[in-house]
Amino acid sequence: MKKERIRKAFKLLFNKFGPQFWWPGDTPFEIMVGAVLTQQTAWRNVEKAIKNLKAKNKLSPSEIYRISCAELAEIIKPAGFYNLKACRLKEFVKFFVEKYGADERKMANTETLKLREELLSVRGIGKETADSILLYALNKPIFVTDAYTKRIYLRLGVLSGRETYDEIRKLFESALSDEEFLNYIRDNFDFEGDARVYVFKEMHALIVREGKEFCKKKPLCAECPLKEICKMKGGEMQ
DNA sequence: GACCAGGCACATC
DNA sequence: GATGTGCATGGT
Repeated sequence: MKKERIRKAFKLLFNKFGPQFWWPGDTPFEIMVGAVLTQQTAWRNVEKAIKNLKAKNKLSPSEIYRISCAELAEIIKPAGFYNLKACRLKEFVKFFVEKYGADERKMANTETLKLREELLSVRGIGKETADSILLYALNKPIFVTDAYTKRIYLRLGVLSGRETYDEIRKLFESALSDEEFLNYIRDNFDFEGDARVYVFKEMHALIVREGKEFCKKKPLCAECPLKEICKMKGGEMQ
């Protein structure tokens, strides 16, 4: 029942907003950098930081590995928390360079949950950042959960508020891995590769999009594409 | 000027 | 386990 609502939400959101083509970024490495920089930060500020990195030819594993936290902090200043994030970024790049030779293909060949544990052991890489890297930079079938996911699905009666991050992640992964649903996706959507990866990417992006523009007010506004789900048993509008 | 944004680590109870 | 706090810029 919960899972059916999650699948229904995907269809409603996709119909409303269309494909989001996430993650913005030219290369897997840029996506990884963006994942760290966007922690608790609006994307437009991250864009400025990435633009600065590009302008100074510092957007590469070898450059970030080499320069100091202080120098890096100056460049990424617009992203906020810059002293913290400069060190976090260097910690991640150190891991990426020393463990995988800065080769994302080698990284992607590692078993997904093993790689997830490795990422989580890096200081400054938490669950959402690790999962963003896995899904969007490495095309691994991991669903990214965030504050919007909790906020929205709490109101829709899908979540109780007591679930842990990983419980929510697994619930969405399971709901969106339904074979009948994936066949529907394969038949009606234009994409390449693993259908789960495609759906996980779009679903998270749609949740963020929807969270930004709708359902911030109480009660749910009339244009909310999810109000139909809300009326199902358990939602706040029932 | 307050409030928030695509978190995370750490302290404290 | 739950809850509180620091980290900081830039847009509404």
